[in-house]
Amino acid sequence: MEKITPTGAELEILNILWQKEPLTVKEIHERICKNKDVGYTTTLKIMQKMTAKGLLNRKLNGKSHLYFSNYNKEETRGRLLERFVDSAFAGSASSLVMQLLGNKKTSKAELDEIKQIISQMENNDSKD
Amino acid sequence: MEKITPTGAELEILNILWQKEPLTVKEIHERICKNKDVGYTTTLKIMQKMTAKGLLNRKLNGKSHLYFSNYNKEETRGRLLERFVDSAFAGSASSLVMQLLGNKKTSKAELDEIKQIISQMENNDSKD
DNA sequence: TTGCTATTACGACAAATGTCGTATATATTT
DNA sequence: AAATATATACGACATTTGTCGTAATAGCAA
Repeated sequence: MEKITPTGAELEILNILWQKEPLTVKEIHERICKNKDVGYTTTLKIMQKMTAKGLLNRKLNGKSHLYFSNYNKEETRGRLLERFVDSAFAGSASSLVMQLLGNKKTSKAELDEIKQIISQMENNDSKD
Repeated sequence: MEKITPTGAELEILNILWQKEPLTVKEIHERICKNKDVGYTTTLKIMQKMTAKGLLNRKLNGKSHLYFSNYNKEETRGRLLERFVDSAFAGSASSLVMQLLGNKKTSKAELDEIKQIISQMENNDSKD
């Protein structure tokens, strides 16, 4: 089967597309430029490679292309998370959550939201 | 400041050391070999590079070296997690937890443990 | 028609990563 | 002493990643 493990730069593009699709290279590049200084052809090239790998699809639209992500957010994030838990947390998802809850960098708002998610799961227990 | 963002192969070694320190290259290599087929000099080389980068320390012990991790588990994992949340989850820690709880690959035991951690936090609320 | 602009295509390159072979040094055994 | 075993040191190499320059193409403007 496949890898579907996008790199950092690829993820940056995917996160933009998952928010609003489809977009042109130009539109994505403009978004990326707000955060860092990088050339247009760099963004273009990465997107071309992503298309070649099957991470993106594209459709001709006038003189430019419209790009779509080929895998959905949940599926992709799920794979990445699995891999990350294995490599950084020796496979322990609970360690990861503990780290997250104890992490100074995680905002109080995020913490509250996380707690709320868990509370909701507590009630609605349909897992076996 | 520094990076302290170990790669996959480096993390594999760190996870072993965080469990029991110090260890020789040989001991670490034996542990790694249980999972994958890799040459001794590969492990050695990675550990040498890690020492050069400051990820590990070492001490001569007879004819071999004893290696120690230079950064503790929590600090290192915290940094990695932060970076991962940003790149893979667009900065949303709560999205990550949701993904984790909904992930088929997360075992029931892990889920229960996570819920328990959260419950304990609920009571013992000393944050702000 | 000629030239400017917007886009894509393509090749090149440096740095990082993981891989290993071979050389070297030191100690142990015969 | 010579051979063997155990470690480290070091250089080389393929692959991946991110970066960009330059060329080609096509449409619009002068």
